[in-house]
Amino acid sequence: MALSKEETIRPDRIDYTGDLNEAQLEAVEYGEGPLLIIAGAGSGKTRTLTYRVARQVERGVPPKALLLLTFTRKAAQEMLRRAAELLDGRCRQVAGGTFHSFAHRVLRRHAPRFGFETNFSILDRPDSENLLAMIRKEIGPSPKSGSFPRKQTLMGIFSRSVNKERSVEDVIYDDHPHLLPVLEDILAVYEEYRRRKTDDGLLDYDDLLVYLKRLLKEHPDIRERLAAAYRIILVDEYQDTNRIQAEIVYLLGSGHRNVTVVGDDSQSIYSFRGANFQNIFDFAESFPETKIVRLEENYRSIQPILDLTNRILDEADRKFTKTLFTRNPGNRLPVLVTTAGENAQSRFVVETLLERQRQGVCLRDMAVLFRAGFHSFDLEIELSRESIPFVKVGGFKFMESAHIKDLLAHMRVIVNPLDRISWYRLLLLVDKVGPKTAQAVYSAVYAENAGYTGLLTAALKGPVNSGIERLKNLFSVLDATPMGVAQIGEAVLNYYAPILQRAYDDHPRRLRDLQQLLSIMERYTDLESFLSDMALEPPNTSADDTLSTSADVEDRLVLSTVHSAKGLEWDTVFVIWALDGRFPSVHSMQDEDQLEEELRLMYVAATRAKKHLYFTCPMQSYDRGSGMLLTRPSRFIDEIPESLLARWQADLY
DNA sequence: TCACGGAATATTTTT
DNA sequence: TATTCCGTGA
Repeated sequence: MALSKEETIRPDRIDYTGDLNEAQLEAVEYGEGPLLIIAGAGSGKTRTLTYRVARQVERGVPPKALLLLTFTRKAAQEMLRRAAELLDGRCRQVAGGTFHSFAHRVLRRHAPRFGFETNFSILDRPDSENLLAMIRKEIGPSPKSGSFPRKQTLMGIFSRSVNKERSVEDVIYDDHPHLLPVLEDILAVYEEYRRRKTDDGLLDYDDLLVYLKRLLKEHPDIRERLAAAYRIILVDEYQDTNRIQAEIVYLLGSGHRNVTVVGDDSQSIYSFRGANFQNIFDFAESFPETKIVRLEENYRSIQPILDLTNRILDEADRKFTKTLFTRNPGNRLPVLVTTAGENAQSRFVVETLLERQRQGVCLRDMAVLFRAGFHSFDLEIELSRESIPFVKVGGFKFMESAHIKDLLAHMRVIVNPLDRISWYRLLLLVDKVGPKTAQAVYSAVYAENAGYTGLLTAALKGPVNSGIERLKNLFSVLDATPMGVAQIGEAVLNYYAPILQRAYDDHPRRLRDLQQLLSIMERYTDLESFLSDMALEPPNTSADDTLSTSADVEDRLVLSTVHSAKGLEWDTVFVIWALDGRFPSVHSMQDEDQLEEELRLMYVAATRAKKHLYFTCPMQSYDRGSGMLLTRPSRFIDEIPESLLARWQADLY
């Protein structure tokens, strides 16, 4: 029901009883006080939350007094868009966003209260990892200590330690016992990482949450001001929040107690990065007067699919308190298809989806889901061979591609000249400059204590380097002329273009990306807010992406990891590699809790399907990592009787 | 010190 | 697929 601006419904015209079922209506109409909505898959969760926002505004709550927090940007935008559609322009004033963007807004205003300048930079994940790599190289592991974790592993450990509020030692002890021999070195790297972030005015994603929590805890005046500004708080995907986020919600809401949280414990699939579905139950303890509403009617799938997914959950150790049902007609059983090998699996998927297409189903109404990104490689080849257009979601990140980060690094040092990560990045681009030289230049610039223009006056030893001269020239131009954001970007791009050309053979495509970035800059008057947005609310389209979507191929098959598929639905869903050892992955088999999460992941995958659901399982696959021969379908579905799950053998391929 | 090439290796993902 | 790591030669 998409409405244009002109015909937006006025609040008094919303047909609450007609649009909502009984449970949804109860959640929407519930008045003051804490509310917990347990919303099963496909039960109209977003709809309920949206109507609740509209209802509050209709009752006279000023839209600005509503704060809508979500885990992802996608969810926040979607919710606000739908609320605005339902109600009128007023809903656009509802404050909303991710926890991180909300934290950022608050922290910018109060930076001195936690010992930072207001010009702090935000590190995204690759930035943080680069900082760690630097430190590792500098103070690095003593040579005798053997294998030292890579930067991604390190970051994972530190991030989990923060998000789970556990010590680094504990995390290593539990999750990476093989790293205990180098524990001392890891702790030293962590120490230095933290020190350098404060020294250089850098906040990583986790810091945003940590400092916000601390601010709310230690500065009652700020807490009270925020609690007064936001009289009603709503949180989506609550099962994906971590402890810190839950505490933030509590600190903001414990005064007025008008807090609504929505979640589904059986769809909690992010514990590996600190999410804690226990938050859902703790919520009702933090707010003992909590009203609980369960949404159990499913509007997505046919009953045989729900019978199967309910059955999958039955195998969980932790019992869930709700059972989904539907009134959708249909009696087609889901199928488990075993194939000879990986390519037979790919061919089965291709054949079957072509047949579905002949039956009138669009490609975009079908999806192939898998446990890990690389599981679809063979299928991707097969799809290309058959000229079937597809899009793989997740994976690629525009903002994190090297050329974008290169350009932004030059702009970041203007705002925060201490930003060591960006300095190193831009210096390493210069010919003949390696880590040692970069370090020397940074120190020299730092010693000048004159902002980024320190580069112009710093005494650099060694022979005159023409690359460094060009860089100096860029900075002196930037310094001499006052410029808008886009102008600065243009000047930097002029400087950077030759470097780009030399470094990448696909530079034309990358140049187009950069030009698109320039056009985004046009919208900004303030360099600092541009850079923050790029870290926290980045556009995720590359130039090529927009080209191909606007062109002829709109109807494309979706390939996705199960994680990125959450919240989405398709007519026909293939879950490939439903093989014990792949899904659940061998990495999870040692640990009860991890195995349980894999099961929920399988549940999420299966509940994406509306009508047709296929699991495929190539028999006899060799797992290189563990040296195991995998020969049995996923334990989550292998025991399910044929009355719920049909079995086919695709040996004709 | 730096650049480059080839090999190895891989959960999952958002901010 | 894409990134990262390591070793070698300049």
